Amino acid sequence: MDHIPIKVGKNLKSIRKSRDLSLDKLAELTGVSKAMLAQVERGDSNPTISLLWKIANGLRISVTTLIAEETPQVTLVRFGELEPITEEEEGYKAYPLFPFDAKTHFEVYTVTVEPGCSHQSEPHQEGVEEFVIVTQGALDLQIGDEAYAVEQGDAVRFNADQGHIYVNRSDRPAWLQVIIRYPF
Amino acid sequence: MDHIPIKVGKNLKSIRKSRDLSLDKLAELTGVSKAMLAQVERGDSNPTISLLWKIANGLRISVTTLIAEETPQVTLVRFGELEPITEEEEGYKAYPLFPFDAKTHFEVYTVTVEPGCSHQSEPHQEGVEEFVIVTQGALDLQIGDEAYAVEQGDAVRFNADQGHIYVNRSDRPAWLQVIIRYPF
DNA sequence: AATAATCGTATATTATATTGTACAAAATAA
DNA sequence: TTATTTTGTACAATATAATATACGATTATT
Repeated sequence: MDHIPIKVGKNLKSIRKSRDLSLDKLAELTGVSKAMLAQVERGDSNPTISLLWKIANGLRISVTTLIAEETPQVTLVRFGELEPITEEEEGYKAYPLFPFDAKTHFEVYTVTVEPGCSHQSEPHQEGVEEFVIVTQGALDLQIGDEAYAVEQGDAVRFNADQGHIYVNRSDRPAWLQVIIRYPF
Repeated sequence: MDHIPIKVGKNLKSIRKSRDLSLDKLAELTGVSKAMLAQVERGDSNPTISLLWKIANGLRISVTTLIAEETPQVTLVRFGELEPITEEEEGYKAYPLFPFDAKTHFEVYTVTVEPGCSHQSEPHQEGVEEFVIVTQGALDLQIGDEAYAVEQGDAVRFNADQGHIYVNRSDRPAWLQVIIRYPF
């Protein structure tokens, strides 16, 4: 048996054990037969890509997690020590939590948008993506010609090579977590 | 036929064409039969993980590249539609906002930790980093032998190849944004 | 302690992945 | 133009993936 079905088996067993799931339970979650799951875990069978997909979906993980091979400081950021980036619009502030770095190729901000404030972002270079999570309040997000009402707890991912505008039409401040990912 | 073998077929054909390779040549490079390669490209067959591995190796690409899905221009995620991942600890829930993808190499969760709850995460593979932002409440984060008090608005970045424990000792729920970044 | 439920594994059966080969159409060489 | 080579597809044979079911061992319940 090739090495990769063995690796898949180890990864799967490890995940299953960490979640304290029986093969029966996993069969329920994934729609794959218990006997097949056992074979896969033991590296006795070479699963098809659809089967791995079913397993990954049932476990709410990605297929990549199942095929991943092994390859091991702590940074604590205090909000009170962050110096916000402000713009001409008084009601928009961006607190840089994690700066861009060559390894991750993304940066993370906490952003606040006061009631009535509207903030326009210029298009980034092609390939840049933004992930916006509204952790408090609500936001209207205009991306190109479309407008999206983003409620508390909701999240949006979009290509940031389009102009986009953050608008807070509510009467409470909006708090966002923003991840900006740059292409390699 | 499931959608993923169809996706694999499209990706493979696209790569092969971009390199101006015939099926015969690809069969030579990969050690997979020409007939099978044709079936895979047409989405007529559901390849095993070993077969994908052989194809990827022959082409000097990763398996992930073969299974990658295109991302839409804008993805809006509604919190109310998310199915949380729960574990044996009753008070810990992880809502998957953005799943892992071959391009970004990270996944994003909203996590809730109820008062008094303690959640242990097994060490990830080496090279995996976690970014944890506390957007509501407070958290004690134990990483290896160290403990960190993380207040609202604070954030932590750490290598997730160490065991780590989320503990909510306060009397309010803690809400976190968690980014898990996997090495390329 | 006895009984029931659960667990992972073994086995036989069915479904399908994978190969080798043949073929017709298209492309290339003479 | 004709002959040859290359290409992707069709098909049958072989190998193996995936399932349903049964089983013995272990755990949980009565």
